[in-house]
Amino acid sequence: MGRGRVQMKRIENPVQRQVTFCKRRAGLLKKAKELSVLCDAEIGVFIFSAHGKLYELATKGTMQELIERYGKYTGGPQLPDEPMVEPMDAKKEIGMLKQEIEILQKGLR
Amino acid sequence: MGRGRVQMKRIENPVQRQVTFCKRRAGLLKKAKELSVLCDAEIGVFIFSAHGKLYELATKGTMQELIERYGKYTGGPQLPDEPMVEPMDAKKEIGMLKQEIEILQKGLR
DNA sequence: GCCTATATATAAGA
DNA sequence: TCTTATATATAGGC
Repeated sequence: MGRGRVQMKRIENPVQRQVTFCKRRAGLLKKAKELSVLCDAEIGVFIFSAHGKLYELATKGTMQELIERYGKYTGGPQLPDEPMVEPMDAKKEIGMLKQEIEILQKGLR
Repeated sequence: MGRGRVQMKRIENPVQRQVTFCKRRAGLLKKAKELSVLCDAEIGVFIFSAHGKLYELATKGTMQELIERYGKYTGGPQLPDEPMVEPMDAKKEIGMLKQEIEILQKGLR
């Protein structure tokens, strides 16, 4: 968008990169908020700039809460210092999942 | 954008809401990737649809790693340099395998 | 999902 | 930063 096209690769000019970073970061967060409101979704976004600064957005509650929900969804606590349970069962589950993947892949052929 | 303007509030029509959700979700993730590449940033995004389904993007490494970095940044040395152990990796792998299975299942339809 | 017509985002420039 | 010309995103309609 704008006066010229843009190559999808790291912008080398530091000044231009910083300007673009600010603009697009604002745009991204705005879009995230919009999606959240329009479609009743919960969204978490965090951005680490190249220099390590953090920018974040949680459309509902706090980022911590969203991260916890994320952890529950994917299958394990992340930030909490919760000790994990039963490594054995985990390995067993991995084996079964891999098997299922193989079956599915065969189905695709 | 588009043929008409849009009110910044929850879209009531379920069908339209679903369509918009798909379109804008894709747009948001694309923008996140672009920002990441252009400005050399690390970005994590996760979206829970109203129905609880998770969509995510981690522009570098895994979401887990980004979340860990997030935790270190915000919570300080919460779980200091706790070397991540077996069980966590297992959980991570399970999450990834499940994701792959979903993708394969979609391919079968 | 694939098409336009429009609304937005944003690259250059000052 | 603010402005302006263009590139993109996407609402509404098949």
